[in-house]
Amino acid sequence: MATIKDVAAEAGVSVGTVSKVLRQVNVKEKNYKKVMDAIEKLDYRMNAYAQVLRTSRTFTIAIIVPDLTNPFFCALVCYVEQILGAIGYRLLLCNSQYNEGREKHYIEMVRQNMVDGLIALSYANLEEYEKIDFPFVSIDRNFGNHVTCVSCDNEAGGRLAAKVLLEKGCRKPVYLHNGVRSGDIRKRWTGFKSVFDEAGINVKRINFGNETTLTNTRIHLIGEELERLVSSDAFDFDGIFTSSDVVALVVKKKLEQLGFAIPEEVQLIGYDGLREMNIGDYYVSTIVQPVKNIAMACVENLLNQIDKKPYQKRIRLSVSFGDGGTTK
Amino acid sequence: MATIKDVAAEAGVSVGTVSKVLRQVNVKEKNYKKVMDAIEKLDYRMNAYAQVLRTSRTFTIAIIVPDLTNPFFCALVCYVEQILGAIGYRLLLCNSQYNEGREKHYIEMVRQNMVDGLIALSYANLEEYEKIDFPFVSIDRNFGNHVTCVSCDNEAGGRLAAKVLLEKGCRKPVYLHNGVRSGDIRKRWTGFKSVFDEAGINVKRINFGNETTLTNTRIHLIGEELERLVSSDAFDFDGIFTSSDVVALVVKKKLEQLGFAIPEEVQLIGYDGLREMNIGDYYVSTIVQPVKNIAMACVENLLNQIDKKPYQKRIRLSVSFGDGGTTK
DNA sequence: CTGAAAGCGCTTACAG
DNA sequence: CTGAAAGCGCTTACAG
Repeated sequence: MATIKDVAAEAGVSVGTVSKVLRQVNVKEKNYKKVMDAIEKLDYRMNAYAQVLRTSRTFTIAIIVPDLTNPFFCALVCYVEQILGAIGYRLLLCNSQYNEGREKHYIEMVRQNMVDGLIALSYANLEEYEKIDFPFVSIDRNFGNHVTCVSCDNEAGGRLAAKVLLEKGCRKPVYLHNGVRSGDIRKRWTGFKSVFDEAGINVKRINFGNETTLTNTRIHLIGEELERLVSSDAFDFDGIFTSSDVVALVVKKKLEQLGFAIPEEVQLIGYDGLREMNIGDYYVSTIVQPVKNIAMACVENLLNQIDKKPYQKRIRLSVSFGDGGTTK
Repeated sequence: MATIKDVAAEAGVSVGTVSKVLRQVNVKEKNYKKVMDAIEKLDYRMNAYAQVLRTSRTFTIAIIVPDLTNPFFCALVCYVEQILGAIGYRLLLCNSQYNEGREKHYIEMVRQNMVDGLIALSYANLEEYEKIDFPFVSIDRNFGNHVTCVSCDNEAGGRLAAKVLLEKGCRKPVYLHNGVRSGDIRKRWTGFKSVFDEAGINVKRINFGNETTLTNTRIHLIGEELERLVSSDAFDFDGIFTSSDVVALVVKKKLEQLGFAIPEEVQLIGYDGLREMNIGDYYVSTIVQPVKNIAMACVENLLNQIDKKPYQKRIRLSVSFGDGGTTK
C-alpha cells in the first residue's frame, strides 16, 4: 500500500505538498498535476487512521439502538446511515439488545475517541448517560438539561389517538401498554386520558408487565393475558390504544382469534407508524412517528455539537394519524 | 484525555511497560499494580486509532447490504453485529440502497484500511468485486473462485417449494419473480421446475420486471401486473411460488382483494422466512433461509481469512419449509 | 508556494 | 523483566 511518502517521492515534492493537494489547499498548478499523477500511478489511498490520530476527527458517529429487529429502530438506523453517508460520515452500529452491559461497552468505545459523537435510543438507567461530556443526542429519553433530547410529542400522540377513537364512536376506551417507560413516553397515557376525561368518559389502563423488552416470550404473554381478561369477562372495551404497533399487532391477532370483529366491535390504534416490510400498508391504525425527521434532527443537532455551533437542547416533532384498517 | 505517556509518568515506569500491561504481557507484579492504579486514577483509555496505525488491525469489519428496510437484510445485519460484538469486533454499516456508486464508495473505504474485512450482499455488477484482494465474504453471489461465497441451497429451496405444493394438491403451478438475479438465485426456478417436470406437470414462470430493486413504486407495479393477468383471464394457477416473501405478500394481498381464497383456491409459498416484526408468525408459507447460520458462517470465514487460517471458498446452507397459513 | 521537522499515541524489536 | 528509541502515516506551524 502506497503512503504519502511514496507519492511525494514519485512526484518529486515533499510530503507536506502532497498533503496539501489531498486537502485541496493552494498548490502550484504544476505540482498539483505531478502529485495527482503520482497518486493515480501508485493507486494511493489515504490512511484514515493516521489522519484521525493527527487531527482527532474521526468522521464516524455511533448509534445505539435496543434492537434492530424492531422495524421502528431499523428504519431509524437506515435513515441515519443514509443522511450520514451523504455528508461523508460513517456509521458504527451498536445493537444493545436491551443489555446495559453492552450499552456501557459502546459508551466506552465513544470515550475512547473512536467516534465524533453518539446517538442513543436507550431505556437503560445508566449513570454514564448523565455525565456525558461529548457530542450526544438522545432519542425519546431525557437525560437532563445539558443533553439534547429529540422526541415526538407523546402527549399530542395520546390525545390524537383518543380524538380519533372518540370521533369514531368509542365509549369504552382502554390503554394497553408494557413497561414502566421512563419519562416522556408516559405522556401518551396522560394525553389519551385527558381527551376522554374532558368528554366525561371513563378510560382504563392495563399494564402488560414492567419490562420494556419485547422478546418473543413476552409477546406471547400479552396474548395470554388478553385471553385471561376475555375469559373472565373483564374485557369490555370498544376502543384500544396501545403503546406500540408491535403490541397492537399481537392484540389484533389475539382478539380476532377470540372472535372479535375489528374494527366493527373493537377499534384499535397502535403507536409508531410501522408498515409491513416498511414498504406497504400500516399493520394497524396508528400514531405515526416521523422517523425520517427524527433521523435528520438527530444528525443535524449532533453535527452542530461536533462543530461547536449553537444547537437546541430540546427538539419536539409532531405525530400524525395513519389509517391501517383497524379503525372505522 | 490521558495518554499512555501520562500513565507511565504517574506510575513511574516507561511507556513500554504500560503498553505491556495493557496487552497482558508479562510484567512484574509490583509494576503491574502501579500501572493499573495510574490507569484508574487518570481514567485512561487507549486511543484505538493510534493502535490501529501501529498494528494495522482495526478490529472492525464492514457489511454492505442493499436495503435495511428489507427485514431479511436487517436480520442478517443484526446477527452479524451480535456475533462480532461478542468477540470484540465493531461493525461499520454500509447501506448501499442498490446504488453502485455507494457500493464503490464503501469498497474504497475498505481499501483505505478502514476495516479488516468486508461482508457484502450485493446485486451490483462491479468489477471491483472481481479483483478483491482483502478478506471478503460474499452472500448469495458468486464473484469467482478466489472469493468466498456463502449461500443457501437455492436449487433445494425451489425443489422443496415444488414438493410442498405438489403434495398439497397443486396441479397448475407458477413461479413469480422479479429481477434477473444473477447466478445462484436463478436455481430456485430450475429446482422448482424440475420437480414438476418429473411429475409431468406443466409449470409456468412470470417475470415482474428486470430490476431487482423493490421500491415502493415497483411493489405496486406487481399488484397492477397481477390485476391485468386476472382480468384478462390469463391467471389460471392453483399454486404460486415467489422469489421472495416481499413479493409473496404483495401477491397475497392483491389476490385476496381480487376475491381469491388463499389457500383454498390458490396456495402460495414465498422465499426467505420473514416473520412479522421478526418475532411473530411467518407472513406467508415460505422457504426459510437460516439467517443466523448465514451470519455465523460469514463471520467465521472472514475471521479465518483475516487470521490467515485455512477457510472454505464455498459454503452452502440448507433451507426448510415454514408454514405461514398460505398453504393447505 | 514549498520543504524540513515535530508530533499525534501507540507497539515492538533491541539492549541491558 | 524493563527502558530508550524508532516508526506507523499523516498534518501543521514555521522558515524560507
